[in-house]
Amino acid sequence: MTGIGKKKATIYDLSILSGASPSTVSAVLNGSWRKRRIKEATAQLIRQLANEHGYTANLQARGLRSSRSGLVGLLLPVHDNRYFSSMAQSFEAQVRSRGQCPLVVSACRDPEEERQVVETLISYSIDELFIAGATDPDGVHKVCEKAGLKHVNIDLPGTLAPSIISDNYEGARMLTQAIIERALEDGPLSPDDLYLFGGRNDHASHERIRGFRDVKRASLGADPDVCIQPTGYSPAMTARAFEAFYEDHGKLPRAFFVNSSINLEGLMRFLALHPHETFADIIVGCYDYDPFGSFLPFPVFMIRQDSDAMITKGFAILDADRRPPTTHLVRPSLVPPRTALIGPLDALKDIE
Amino acid sequence: MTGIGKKKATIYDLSILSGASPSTVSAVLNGSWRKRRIKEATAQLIRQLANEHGYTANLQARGLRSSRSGLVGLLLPVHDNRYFSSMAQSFEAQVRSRGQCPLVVSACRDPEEERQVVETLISYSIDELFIAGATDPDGVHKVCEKAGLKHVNIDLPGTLAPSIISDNYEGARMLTQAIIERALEDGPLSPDDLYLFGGRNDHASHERIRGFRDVKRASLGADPDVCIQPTGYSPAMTARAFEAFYEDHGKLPRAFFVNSSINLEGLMRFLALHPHETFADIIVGCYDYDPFGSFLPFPVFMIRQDSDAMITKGFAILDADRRPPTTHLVRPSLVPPRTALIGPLDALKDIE
DNA sequence: CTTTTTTGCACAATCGATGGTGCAATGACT
DNA sequence: AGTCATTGCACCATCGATTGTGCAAAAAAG
Repeated sequence: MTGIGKKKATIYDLSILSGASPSTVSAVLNGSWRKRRIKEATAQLIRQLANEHGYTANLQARGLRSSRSGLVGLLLPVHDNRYFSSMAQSFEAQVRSRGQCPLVVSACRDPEEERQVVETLISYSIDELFIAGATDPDGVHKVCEKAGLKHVNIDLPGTLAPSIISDNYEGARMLTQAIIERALEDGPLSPDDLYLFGGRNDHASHERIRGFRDVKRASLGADPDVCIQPTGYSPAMTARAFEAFYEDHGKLPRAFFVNSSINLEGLMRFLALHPHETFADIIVGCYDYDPFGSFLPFPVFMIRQDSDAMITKGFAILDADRRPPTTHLVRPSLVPPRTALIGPLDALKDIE
Repeated sequence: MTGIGKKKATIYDLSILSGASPSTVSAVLNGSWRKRRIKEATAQLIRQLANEHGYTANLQARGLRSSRSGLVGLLLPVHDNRYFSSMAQSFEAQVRSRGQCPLVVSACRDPEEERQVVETLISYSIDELFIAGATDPDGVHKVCEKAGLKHVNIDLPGTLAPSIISDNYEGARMLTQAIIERALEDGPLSPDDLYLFGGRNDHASHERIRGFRDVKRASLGADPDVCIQPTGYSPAMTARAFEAFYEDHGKLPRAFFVNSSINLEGLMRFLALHPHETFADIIVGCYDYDPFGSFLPFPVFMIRQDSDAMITKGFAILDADRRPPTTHLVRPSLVPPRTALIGPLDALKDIE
């Protein structure tokens, strides 16, 4: 009703307008007024004035006073990836439904950047922090602990804080199994025909590689080290690994396990430079789900990690305030080729 | 060095430790100390103490006092999409490099939610806001204006604030042209063979449809209304539209323009339910780039929108403080099938 | 050795909301 | 009428940093 471009109304403004004291106004507007035995009529009046003037609390002031901000942070390695952006989407929804404000930031897999970003978040007095896919979870943990900030690790575990991670071993087993079965349909598969690309020196990669090797050894009888090609988490490095293999062998492996959708992007870069015959018969497994990746012109088995469940569990742990740094496994699911799963987008209303 | 779990140090703590007054400490630590003629030695001492005790400013307090927070907001429709997540990635990088803190939130294309989210951001005294793909940019504008918050529209224009958008008309022309040329390689193309799916009643859709129709009419001589199928921005609705077409015609159109990668997901859902022959010969154009979408088992032309340039321009406009709500067009680029572009991920260091 | 100028800093108000404490007015009860 | 409990609210300190102002002490000028 009022001002255009004017300063925002404060409890002091409403205090003058209503004739009540600022603390009364505050109590009415933050809900603690019953406890303070404010008359219903007074509350009514103040609420009405607040509405008329479009009052909204200054959350910085509230946060300063109460040393809680209503902000919940999610630290991501990167945004630009379906796994993490889907996690961000779930995170936002859950934080909102708890009446808090989500703050999603990425730290580019740089340990120093991670710590610094978290320092910044702490300066805003965030209430809780989800650390997803951190390169150095324990480093971040220390920063949080010093500030007394509750936090959990998601996706990559730390040793010092509770962690919720995908059951990478089981997921990798499922995926490897699926790849092998599918490859056997086309004829016998030698151990040299099945490779793994991507990942690096982190817990998730280790577990996935372990699952891959266990199943491979059990099914194919052998598991040569050369078939494991950890390339880091970069499309460029992954593409180089495919390129190198191709140089050596004149073709790609018949079947392979790709550690993440980021690595799968590396495969795309390789494909862009080579004719279709190069990969007409390959069979791919990717430890991540991407709706378009699932429809590539060769069979792609994918693993869908349940990031929504991870976030839910994360809140449960934070709420329970369990201290021991336990690790919780969340089962992922296998997605056969040519599958379009519904995602968080489907929750949006789009009438038309 | 100090406390584990202790409260964070404040300027008052450092004031006691150093023997200087809080205001001196503040001045030293926020850089305004030269102006205040603080002795170099005093500054040294305070900085050292600050380091030792891991002091970081309480940004809520600072924000409260100075009514600036150092936060810059980006309002997104959704995270879970390469176009927007890539924009988030660029945004983060640019905000960081300006020494501010990015705050990325999504509002699910819900006008009410958009306004509410922005209200919340305003309560945190954010300094600037980028409004990307808002359903109701002018509604958001009013909220911002009332609070005196500087803002720009990205991707979808408003009439009341400066807007930076993709040159949708030109992009659509390029894309349509490319589809037609490619289709003609397989034989003559009738106007009934070229459809457009997706989009709704927004500026971007209008412009894209206009570009599509103009090129189509010029190239194919006609442009029946039935070939335009606005399905909204939802995979499910889009899938239904493909399904409906298929029911009627027993096949998909030979060639079609898909309004966004979200709509392209709808195509994936259709594909999942039908055999390969159904779409063996289709030619697709998608107004968005997705690295996996580019390698689907049929030719997919894509448009890559330059979100990084849009953000850059956005900051330029905010910095220049130009008031007139002008609209700036940013040229997108055409991406031929089977192309793996490098993206923000490639900026990450990943040594190994 | 004064007077003026400069240097170096302390003081105190302020941003907006919160919550403990105290106190007047009202009603209940003896 | 006097005592006591209850109701309804105002007052004030506080969170941590910023900033305008004032004032000694040191340095420069006379």
